[in-house]
Amino acid sequence: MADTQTPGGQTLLFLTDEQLRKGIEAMFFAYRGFTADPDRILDEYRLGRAHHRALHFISRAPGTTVNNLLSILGVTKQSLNRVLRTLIDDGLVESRVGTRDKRERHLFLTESGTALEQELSTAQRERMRQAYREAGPEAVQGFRTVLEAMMDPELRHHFNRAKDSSDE
Amino acid sequence: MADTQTPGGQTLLFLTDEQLRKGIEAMFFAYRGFTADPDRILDEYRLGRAHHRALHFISRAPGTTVNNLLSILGVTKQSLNRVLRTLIDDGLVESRVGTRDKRERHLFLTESGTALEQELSTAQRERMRQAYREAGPEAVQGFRTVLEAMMDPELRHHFNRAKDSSDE
DNA sequence: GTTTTATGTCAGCGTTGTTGACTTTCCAAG
DNA sequence: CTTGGAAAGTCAACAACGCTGACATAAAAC
Repeated sequence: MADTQTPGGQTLLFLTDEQLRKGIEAMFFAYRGFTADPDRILDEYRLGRAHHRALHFISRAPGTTVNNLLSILGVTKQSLNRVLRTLIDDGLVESRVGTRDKRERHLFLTESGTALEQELSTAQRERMRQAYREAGPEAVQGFRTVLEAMMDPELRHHFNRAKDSSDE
Repeated sequence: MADTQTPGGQTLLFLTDEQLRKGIEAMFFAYRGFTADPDRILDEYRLGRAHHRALHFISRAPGTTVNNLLSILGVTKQSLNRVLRTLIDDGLVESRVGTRDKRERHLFLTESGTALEQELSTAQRERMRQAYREAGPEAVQGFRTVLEAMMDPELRHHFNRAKDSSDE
Protein backbone atom coordinates (compact mmCIF):
# COMPACT_ATOMS: atom_id res chain seq x y z
CA MET A 1 0.00 0.00 0.00
CA ALA A 2 1.59 3.21 -1.16
CA ASP A 3 1.99 5.84 1.51
CA THR A 4 4.41 8.60 2.42
CA GLN A 5 5.05 10.88 5.35
CA THR A 6 4.66 14.62 4.91
CA PRO A 7 7.14 16.93 6.66
CA GLY A 8 4.34 17.62 9.12
CA GLY A 9 4.14 13.93 9.96
CA GLN A 10 0.71 13.21 8.48
CA THR A 11 0.42 9.97 6.57
CA LEU A 12 -0.83 10.32 3.00
CA LEU A 13 -2.34 7.45 1.07
CA PHE A 14 -2.20 7.27 -2.67
CA LEU A 15 -5.08 5.00 -3.51
CA THR A 16 -5.68 3.87 -7.04
CA ASP A 17 -9.18 3.19 -8.26
CA GLU A 18 -8.06 -0.40 -8.64
CA GLN A 19 -7.11 -0.70 -4.99
CA LEU A 20 -10.40 0.82 -3.93
CA ARG A 21 -12.34 -1.50 -6.21
CA LYS A 22 -10.61 -4.48 -4.68
CA GLY A 23 -11.67 -3.22 -1.26
CA ILE A 24 -15.25 -2.94 -2.51
CA GLU A 25 -15.20 -6.49 -3.82
CA ALA A 26 -13.65 -7.72 -0.61
CA MET A 27 -16.57 -6.24 1.31
CA PHE A 28 -19.01 -7.90 -1.07
CA PHE A 29 -17.50 -11.37 -0.89
CA ALA A 30 -16.75 -11.18 2.82
CA TYR A 31 -20.30 -10.15 3.68
CA ARG A 32 -21.54 -13.22 1.85
CA GLY A 33 -19.32 -15.39 4.03
CA PHE A 34 -20.29 -13.41 7.09
CA THR A 35 -23.99 -14.22 6.67
CA ALA A 36 -23.66 -17.71 5.17
CA ASP A 37 -23.68 -19.75 8.39
CA PRO A 38 -26.59 -17.98 10.11
CA ASP A 39 -28.55 -18.06 6.84
CA ARG A 40 -28.30 -21.85 6.76
CA ILE A 41 -29.62 -22.12 10.31
CA LEU A 42 -32.37 -19.57 9.69
CA ASP A 43 -33.59 -21.58 6.71
CA GLU A 44 -34.40 -24.48 9.02
CA TYR A 45 -36.57 -22.20 11.12
CA ARG A 46 -38.12 -20.53 8.07
CA LEU A 47 -36.75 -17.20 9.21
CA GLY A 48 -34.65 -14.61 7.41
CA ARG A 49 -31.81 -12.22 8.09
CA ALA A 50 -34.17 -9.56 9.37
CA HIS A 51 -35.24 -11.93 12.15
CA HIS A 52 -31.62 -12.60 13.00
CA ARG A 53 -30.89 -8.91 13.31
CA ALA A 54 -33.89 -8.39 15.57
CA LEU A 55 -32.91 -11.35 17.78
CA HIS A 56 -29.36 -10.06 17.98
CA PHE A 57 -30.21 -6.57 19.14
CA ILE A 58 -32.98 -7.70 21.51
CA SER A 59 -30.46 -10.09 23.01
CA ARG A 60 -27.96 -7.25 23.35
CA ALA A 61 -30.46 -4.91 25.03
CA PRO A 62 -33.30 -6.89 26.64
CA GLY A 63 -36.37 -4.76 27.25
CA THR A 64 -35.57 -2.42 24.37
CA THR A 65 -38.53 -0.68 22.78
CA VAL A 66 -39.72 -1.11 19.21
CA ASN A 67 -38.77 2.49 18.49
CA ASN A 68 -35.23 2.03 19.71
CA LEU A 69 -34.82 -1.12 17.64
CA LEU A 70 -36.17 0.83 14.67
CA SER A 71 -33.45 3.44 14.80
CA ILE A 72 -30.76 0.79 15.18
CA LEU A 73 -31.96 -1.34 12.28
CA GLY A 74 -32.81 1.57 10.02
CA VAL A 75 -36.01 0.12 8.60
CA THR A 76 -39.61 1.27 8.78
CA LYS A 77 -41.73 0.34 11.75
CA GLN A 78 -44.05 -1.59 9.42
CA SER A 79 -41.20 -3.71 8.18
CA LEU A 80 -39.91 -4.38 11.69
CA ASN A 81 -43.42 -5.10 12.88
CA ARG A 82 -43.85 -8.00 10.50
CA VAL A 83 -40.58 -9.49 11.65
CA LEU A 84 -41.49 -9.06 15.32
CA ARG A 85 -44.92 -10.56 14.71
CA THR A 86 -43.36 -13.71 13.32
CA LEU A 87 -40.92 -13.92 16.20
CA ILE A 88 -43.71 -13.42 18.76
CA ASP A 89 -46.01 -15.93 17.03
CA ASP A 90 -43.15 -18.42 17.02
CA GLY A 91 -42.68 -17.88 20.74
CA LEU A 92 -39.14 -16.55 20.35
CA VAL A 93 -39.80 -13.00 21.52
CA GLU A 94 -42.06 -11.62 24.22
CA SER A 95 -43.58 -8.15 23.95
CA ARG A 96 -44.56 -6.44 27.21
CA VAL A 97 -46.59 -3.26 27.35
CA GLY A 98 -44.65 -0.49 29.06
CA THR A 99 -45.56 0.38 32.64
CA ARG A 100 -44.56 4.04 32.57
CA ASP A 101 -45.67 4.63 28.98
CA LYS A 102 -48.29 2.15 27.82
CA ARG A 103 -47.70 3.03 24.17
CA GLU A 104 -44.31 1.39 24.31
CA ARG A 105 -43.64 -2.31 23.92
CA HIS A 106 -40.61 -3.77 25.66
CA LEU A 107 -39.04 -6.71 23.90
CA PHE A 108 -37.46 -9.78 25.50
CA LEU A 109 -36.21 -13.11 24.20
CA THR A 110 -38.06 -16.15 25.49
CA GLU A 111 -36.18 -19.27 26.47
CA SER A 112 -36.36 -20.70 22.96
CA GLY A 113 -35.57 -17.27 21.52
CA THR A 114 -32.43 -17.17 23.61
CA ALA A 115 -31.55 -20.66 22.41
CA LEU A 116 -31.91 -19.72 18.74
CA GLU A 117 -30.02 -16.49 19.20
CA GLN A 118 -27.23 -18.47 20.81
CA GLU A 119 -27.16 -20.95 17.96
CA LEU A 120 -26.98 -18.17 15.35
CA SER A 121 -24.50 -16.14 17.29
CA THR A 122 -22.21 -19.09 17.92
CA ALA A 123 -22.07 -19.95 14.23
CA GLN A 124 -21.29 -16.39 13.27
CA ARG A 125 -18.78 -15.90 16.07
CA GLU A 126 -16.95 -19.04 15.01
CA ARG A 127 -16.56 -17.66 11.49
CA MET A 128 -15.35 -14.39 12.93
CA ARG A 129 -13.00 -16.09 15.37
CA GLN A 130 -11.49 -18.16 12.57
CA ALA A 131 -10.95 -15.10 10.41
CA TYR A 132 -9.41 -13.19 13.33
CA ARG A 133 -7.10 -16.12 14.07
CA GLU A 134 -5.92 -16.35 10.49
CA ALA A 135 -5.40 -12.63 10.19
CA GLY A 136 -3.70 -11.92 13.49
CA PRO A 137 -4.18 -9.25 16.14
CA GLU A 138 -2.89 -6.18 14.27
CA ALA A 139 -5.03 -7.05 11.28
CA VAL A 140 -8.07 -7.29 13.54
CA GLN A 141 -7.36 -3.84 14.93
CA GLY A 142 -7.12 -2.44 11.41
CA PHE A 143 -10.26 -4.25 10.35
CA ARG A 144 -12.26 -2.68 13.14
CA THR A 145 -10.81 0.75 12.48
CA VAL A 146 -11.68 0.77 8.78
CA LEU A 147 -15.18 -0.60 9.40
CA GLU A 148 -15.90 2.11 11.93
CA ALA A 149 -14.66 4.77 9.50
CA MET A 150 -16.96 3.36 6.84
CA MET A 151 -20.13 3.80 8.91
CA ASP A 152 -22.48 6.72 8.59
CA PRO A 153 -21.89 9.02 11.58
CA GLU A 154 -25.42 8.36 12.79
CA LEU A 155 -24.92 4.61 12.70
CA ARG A 156 -21.51 4.93 14.32
CA HIS A 157 -23.35 6.38 17.26
CA HIS A 158 -25.39 3.20 17.67
CA PHE A 159 -22.27 1.13 17.28
CA ASN A 160 -20.37 2.98 19.98
CA ARG A 161 -23.30 2.92 22.37
CA ALA A 162 -22.43 -0.53 23.69
CA LYS A 163 -18.72 -0.11 23.15
CA ASP A 164 -17.94 1.02 26.72
CA SER A 165 -18.49 -2.42 28.18
CA SER A 166 -16.32 -3.83 25.43
CA ASP A 167 -12.76 -4.68 24.67
CA GLU A 168 -10.79 -1.49 25.22
CA MET B 1 -6.70 -7.02 21.80
CA ALA B 2 -5.44 -9.75 24.06
CA ASP B 3 -2.73 -11.92 22.57
CA THR B 4 0.35 -13.78 23.72
CA GLN B 5 3.31 -15.51 22.17
CA THR B 6 3.70 -19.24 22.68
CA PRO B 7 7.21 -20.61 23.18
CA GLY B 8 6.95 -21.81 19.58
CA GLY B 9 6.42 -18.24 18.39
CA GLN B 10 2.81 -18.63 17.25
CA THR B 11 0.52 -15.79 18.15
CA LEU B 12 -2.55 -16.81 20.10
CA LEU B 13 -5.63 -14.66 20.32
CA PHE B 14 -7.95 -14.84 23.28
CA LEU B 15 -11.18 -13.53 21.91
CA THR B 16 -14.14 -12.97 24.15
CA ASP B 17 -17.66 -13.43 22.84
CA GLU B 18 -18.10 -9.73 23.48
CA GLN B 19 -15.20 -8.81 21.21
CA LEU B 20 -16.51 -11.07 18.47
CA ARG B 21 -20.00 -9.63 18.81
CA LYS B 22 -18.62 -6.15 18.37
CA GLY B 23 -16.91 -7.33 15.20
CA ILE B 24 -20.22 -8.71 13.98
CA GLU B 25 -22.01 -5.46 14.69
CA ALA B 26 -19.21 -3.52 13.02
CA MET B 27 -19.74 -5.57 9.85
CA PHE B 28 -23.47 -4.90 10.02
CA PHE B 29 -23.25 -1.15 10.47
CA ALA B 30 -20.33 -0.74 8.06
CA TYR B 31 -22.11 -2.63 5.31
CA ARG B 32 -25.01 -0.23 5.63
CA GLY B 33 -22.65 2.68 5.06
CA PHE B 34 -20.92 0.80 2.28
CA THR B 35 -24.13 0.50 0.25
CA ALA B 36 -25.81 3.77 1.27
CA ASP B 37 -24.41 6.04 -1.47
CA PRO B 38 -25.00 3.71 -4.44
CA ASP B 39 -28.49 2.92 -3.10
CA ARG B 40 -29.43 6.58 -3.30
CA ILE B 41 -28.26 6.82 -6.90
CA LEU B 42 -29.94 3.55 -7.87
CA ASP B 43 -33.26 4.84 -6.53
CA GLU B 44 -33.23 7.61 -9.12
CA TYR B 45 -32.87 5.05 -11.88
CA ARG B 46 -35.44 2.70 -10.33
CA LEU B 47 -32.80 0.01 -10.01
CA GLY B 48 -31.67 -2.04 -7.04
CA ARG B 49 -28.51 -3.45 -5.57
CA ALA B 50 -28.74 -6.51 -7.76
CA HIS B 51 -28.39 -4.28 -10.81
CA HIS B 52 -25.42 -2.53 -9.28
CA ARG B 53 -23.64 -5.84 -8.66
CA ALA B 54 -24.24 -6.95 -12.25
CA LEU B 55 -22.97 -3.63 -13.62
CA HIS B 56 -19.90 -3.83 -11.42
CA PHE B 57 -18.80 -7.28 -12.49
CA ILE B 58 -19.63 -6.74 -16.16
CA SER B 59 -17.54 -3.59 -15.99
CA ARG B 60 -14.70 -5.53 -14.39
CA ALA B 61 -14.78 -8.28 -16.99
CA PRO B 62 -16.37 -7.05 -20.21
CA GLY B 63 -17.59 -9.89 -22.38
CA THR B 64 -18.16 -12.18 -19.41
CA THR B 65 -20.79 -14.86 -19.88
CA VAL B 66 -24.05 -15.15 -17.99
CA ASN B 67 -22.85 -18.38 -16.48
CA ASN B 68 -19.66 -16.83 -15.16
CA LEU B 69 -21.58 -13.93 -13.66
CA LEU B 70 -23.88 -16.46 -12.05
CA SER B 71 -21.09 -18.17 -10.16
CA ILE B 72 -19.65 -14.86 -9.01
CA LEU B 73 -22.93 -13.42 -7.80
CA GLY B 74 -24.18 -16.66 -6.31
CA VAL B 75 -27.80 -16.30 -7.38
CA THR B 76 -30.01 -18.40 -9.62
CA LYS B 77 -30.09 -17.79 -13.35
CA GLN B 78 -33.76 -16.87 -13.10
CA SER B 79 -32.97 -14.17 -10.59
CA LEU B 80 -30.02 -12.86 -12.58
CA ASN B 81 -32.01 -13.06 -15.78
CA ARG B 82 -34.64 -10.68 -14.52
CA VAL B 83 -31.94 -8.21 -13.51
CA LEU B 84 -30.14 -8.49 -16.86
CA ARG B 85 -33.41 -8.10 -18.74
CA THR B 86 -34.03 -4.78 -17.01
CA LEU B 87 -30.50 -3.60 -17.73
CA ILE B 88 -30.76 -4.62 -21.40
CA ASP B 89 -34.22 -3.05 -21.78
CA ASP B 90 -32.88 0.14 -20.22
CA GLY B 91 -30.03 0.14 -22.74
CA LEU B 92 -27.33 -0.17 -20.06
CA VAL B 93 -26.07 -3.63 -21.01
CA GLU B 94 -25.59 -5.31 -24.35
CA SER B 95 -25.83 -9.07 -24.76
CA ARG B 96 -23.94 -10.55 -27.71
CA VAL B 97 -24.30 -14.13 -28.87
CA GLY B 98 -20.99 -15.95 -28.60
CA THR B 99 -19.01 -16.45 -31.80
CA ARG B 100 -17.16 -19.60 -30.77
CA ASP B 101 -20.06 -20.99 -28.75
CA LYS B 102 -23.33 -19.50 -29.85
CA ARG B 103 -25.13 -20.75 -26.75
CA GLU B 104 -23.24 -18.27 -24.66
CA ARG B 105 -24.17 -14.65 -24.25
CA HIS B 106 -21.33 -12.19 -23.72
CA LEU B 107 -22.20 -9.14 -21.69
CA PHE B 108 -20.94 -5.60 -22.23
CA LEU B 109 -21.82 -2.21 -20.83
CA THR B 110 -23.20 0.29 -23.29
CA GLU B 111 -22.10 3.90 -23.20
CA SER B 112 -24.85 4.85 -20.78
CA GLY B 113 -24.20 1.67 -18.80
CA THR B 114 -20.58 2.67 -18.42
CA ALA B 115 -21.69 6.13 -17.32
CA LEU B 116 -23.98 4.76 -14.62
CA GLU B 117 -21.39 2.25 -13.45
CA GLN B 118 -18.90 5.09 -13.14
CA GLU B 119 -21.35 7.18 -11.17
CA LEU B 120 -22.06 4.31 -8.76
CA SER B 121 -18.45 3.29 -8.50
CA THR B 122 -17.22 6.79 -7.87
CA ALA B 123 -19.66 7.28 -5.01
CA GLN B 124 -18.68 4.00 -3.42
CA ARG B 125 -14.96 4.51 -3.97
CA GLU B 126 -15.16 7.93 -2.34
CA ARG B 127 -16.67 6.37 0.77
CA MET B 128 -13.96 3.73 0.74
CA ARG B 129 -11.20 6.28 0.15
CA GLN B 130 -12.43 8.39 3.03
CA ALA B 131 -12.50 5.39 5.35
CA TYR B 132 -9.02 4.31 4.25
CA ARG B 133 -7.69 7.83 4.80
CA GLU B 134 -9.14 8.01 8.28
CA ALA B 135 -7.87 4.60 9.25
CA GLY B 136 -4.37 4.75 7.80
CA PRO B 137 -2.33 2.30 5.74
CA GLU B 138 -1.68 -0.44 8.31
CA ALA B 139 -5.35 -0.52 9.19
CA VAL B 140 -6.23 -0.93 5.52
CA GLN B 141 -3.88 -3.87 5.23
CA GLY B 142 -5.49 -5.51 8.26
CA PHE B 143 -8.96 -4.77 6.95
CA ARG B 144 -8.25 -6.55 3.69
CA THR B 145 -6.61 -9.49 5.45
CA VAL B 146 -9.54 -10.12 7.78
CA LEU B 147 -12.11 -9.74 5.00
CA GLU B 148 -10.30 -12.28 2.87
CA ALA B 149 -10.15 -14.71 5.78
CA MET B 150 -13.88 -14.28 6.28
CA MET B 151 -14.79 -15.38 2.75
CA ASP B 152 -15.88 -18.86 1.81
CA PRO B 153 -12.97 -20.60 0.06
CA GLU B 154 -14.99 -20.81 -3.14
CA LEU B 155 -15.74 -17.09 -3.11
CA ARG B 156 -12.14 -16.30 -2.24
CA HIS B 157 -11.25 -17.88 -5.53
CA HIS B 158 -13.41 -15.38 -7.41
CA PHE B 159 -11.92 -12.57 -5.37
CA ASN B 160 -8.33 -13.55 -6.10
CA ARG B 161 -9.00 -14.06 -9.80
CA ALA B 162 -8.47 -10.38 -10.63
CA LYS B 163 -6.00 -9.80 -7.84
CA ASP B 164 -2.87 -10.27 -9.96
CA SER B 165 -3.31 -6.97 -11.72
CA SER B 166 -3.87 -5.35 -8.37
CA ASP B 167 -1.97 -3.64 -5.62
CA GLU B 168 0.63 -6.15 -4.47
C1' DG C 1 -61.17 18.84 26.65
C1' DT C 2 -59.75 18.94 22.12
C1' DT C 3 -55.75 18.72 19.29
C1' DT C 4 -51.26 17.03 18.33
C1' DT C 5 -47.65 13.70 18.68
C1' DA C 6 -45.82 9.05 19.52
C1' DT C 7 -46.28 4.28 19.08
C1' DG C 8 -47.70 0.27 17.12
C1' DT C 9 -50.87 -2.52 13.72
C1' DC C 10 -53.03 -3.87 9.32
C1' DA C 11 -53.19 -3.92 4.24
C1' DG C 12 -51.03 -3.78 0.00
C1' DC C 13 -47.14 -3.16 -3.28
C1' DG C 14 -42.16 -3.66 -5.38
C1' DT C 15 -37.62 -5.81 -5.56
C1' DT C 16 -35.08 -9.70 -5.49
C1' DG C 17 -34.19 -13.96 -3.89
C1' DT C 18 -36.05 -19.01 -4.42
C1' DT C 19 -37.93 -23.71 -6.98
C1' DG C 20 -39.99 -26.15 -10.72
C1' DA C 21 -41.29 -27.07 -15.45
C1' DC C 22 -40.42 -26.30 -20.04
C1' DT C 23 -38.37 -24.79 -24.70
C1' DT C 24 -34.73 -23.59 -27.82
C1' DT C 25 -30.17 -23.64 -29.37
C1' DC C 26 -26.18 -25.82 -30.23
C1' DC C 27 -21.79 -28.53 -29.33
C1' DA C 28 -19.90 -32.94 -29.31
C1' DA C 29 -19.73 -38.00 -28.80
C1' DG C 30 -21.19 -42.16 -30.63
C1' DC D 1 -26.08 -37.87 -38.60
C1' DT D 2 -28.31 -38.52 -34.65
C1' DT D 3 -28.71 -37.97 -30.01
C1' DG D 4 -27.39 -36.58 -25.29
C1' DG D 5 -26.58 -32.89 -22.57
C1' DA D 6 -24.95 -28.17 -21.50
C1' DA D 7 -26.23 -23.25 -21.84
C1' DA D 8 -29.57 -19.94 -22.07
C1' DG D 9 -34.07 -18.18 -21.70
C1' DT D 10 -39.18 -18.09 -20.35
C1' DC D 11 -43.27 -18.60 -17.41
C1' DA D 12 -45.34 -19.26 -13.05
C1' DA D 13 -45.53 -19.24 -8.27
C1' DC D 14 -43.79 -18.19 -3.87
C1' DA D 15 -41.05 -16.08 0.24
C1' DA D 16 -38.40 -12.45 2.57
C1' DC D 17 -38.25 -7.91 3.47
C1' DG D 18 -37.92 -3.38 2.01
C1' DC D 19 -41.62 0.50 1.15
C1' DT D 20 -46.16 3.79 1.64
C1' DG D 21 -50.77 4.71 3.32
C1' DA D 22 -54.45 4.39 6.59
C1' DC D 23 -55.67 3.87 11.12
C1' DA D 24 -56.21 2.89 16.45
C1' DT D 25 -54.73 4.11 20.79
C1' DA D 26 -51.93 6.36 24.55
C1' DA D 27 -49.71 10.31 26.12
C1' DA D 28 -48.71 15.01 25.95
C1' DA D 29 -49.65 19.84 24.81
C1' DC D 30 -52.51 23.52 24.28
